[in-house]
Amino acid sequence: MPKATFFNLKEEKRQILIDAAKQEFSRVSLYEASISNILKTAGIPRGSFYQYFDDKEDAFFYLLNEHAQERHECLISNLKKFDGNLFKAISEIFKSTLEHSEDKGQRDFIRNVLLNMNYKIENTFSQYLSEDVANERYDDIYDLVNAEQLNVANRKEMFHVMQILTAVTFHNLIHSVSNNLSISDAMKKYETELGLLQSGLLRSSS
Amino acid sequence: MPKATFFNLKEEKRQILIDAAKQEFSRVSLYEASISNILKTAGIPRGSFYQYFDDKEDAFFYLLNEHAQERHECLISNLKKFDGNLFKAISEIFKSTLEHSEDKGQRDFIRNVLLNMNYKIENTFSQYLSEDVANERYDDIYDLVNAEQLNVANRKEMFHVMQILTAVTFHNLIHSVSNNLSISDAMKKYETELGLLQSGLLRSSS
DNA sequence: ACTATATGTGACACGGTGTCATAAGTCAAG
DNA sequence: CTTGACTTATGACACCGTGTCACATATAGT
Repeated sequence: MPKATFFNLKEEKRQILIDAAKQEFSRVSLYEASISNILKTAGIPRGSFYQYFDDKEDAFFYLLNEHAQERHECLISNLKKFDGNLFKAISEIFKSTLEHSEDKGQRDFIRNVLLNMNYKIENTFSQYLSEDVANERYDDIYDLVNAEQLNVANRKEMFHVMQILTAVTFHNLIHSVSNNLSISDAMKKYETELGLLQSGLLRSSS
Repeated sequence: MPKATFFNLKEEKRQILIDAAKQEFSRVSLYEASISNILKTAGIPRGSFYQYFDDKEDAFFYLLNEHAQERHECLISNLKKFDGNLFKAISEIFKSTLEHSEDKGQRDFIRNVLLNMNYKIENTFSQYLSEDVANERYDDIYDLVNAEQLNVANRKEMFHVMQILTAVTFHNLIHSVSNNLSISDAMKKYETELGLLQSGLLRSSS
């Protein structure tokens, strides 16, 4: 988490910093990014950066978290829109992420995040899927999902469904970006796999 | 790929280098690893390292590839052992990976690989799952899998099944390691999810 | 012994990180 | 107003890792 000093900053200056950081993390991955570049772009002295953040990870995860929150709200609203149909809601998120990653500005940041996704980054995105039953954000989702249509008996099994969907969705996002698939090719692949997930990988014994 | 010079090295010296590199990559992730430490451990001068490798990534992916090959052979032999039952074969791989990551020596290397898994690392593991139909290694697997029991009509659909299984398997491996699950808890979670995958996430309309 | 080619070596320039002593600003109490 | 306590700003600096390069050494073929 950024330090208090960062949040005490004047709106304008904070935005300059955020923009500079985002620009650097759009250029290269977290690991290749250099604080020096952020300083140069933002026009602040070295020491100041360390007043606001612990290190570049701190700045990166601050930005990422903002994104993740947007995604989470998007999922909630999609669930409402599609009457709790989890597959439709998640497929819509998938699509909008790909479209987002066509926007100039957002594009390269999201690309870099996806191409360097690891468990820590993924957790930032999907913290609300915690197994921890006390987790509020998970409750939000659980309550909205129409569990009737799912092959689950209780909240615990629902957790596994979310895990599977998360895994397959991220896997497809990353695959799409790393192979430069067109949005329509990416959607075709993803929806094929969602279809398989729904009906099951085993042939129904006939 | 390591340079020719590396492969021309005397067996003994090459092994020293490999051990030193593995030690460093067991200590920390690829990005935190330092060539300097490898040099110190192996007792070779700086210039030599660059005779053998382009950079630390080169060394890392050389080691990783060795592992991936073992895994691949393991999958092949499991498929034979279980008469083409893909789920049993893959579940066995999952288990043996977790057990491997209990071995002193192997353990920390695998842990670091899993915790810092990204698409490039994952591709090293699963290159044999290429969509490219000309890919020999994929053929090996396709031929061995008993496709009768799967909900697929052709090789292309089989590709999607493999993609899903890869995504869920890696996701579980990473989850297990990052949450320090015991092997039996990890297996329980993984097998629950495999079960869901097999029967499908949608409730069968009754 | 001579030459060509491959390999070994470590000093060096470069660039990035995080820190620290010091300067500058803010604000409330006297 | 000014004094003092606290917060924020600054940039020089020590430290460390990287990749290179000119030079040294080994190896093998003629």
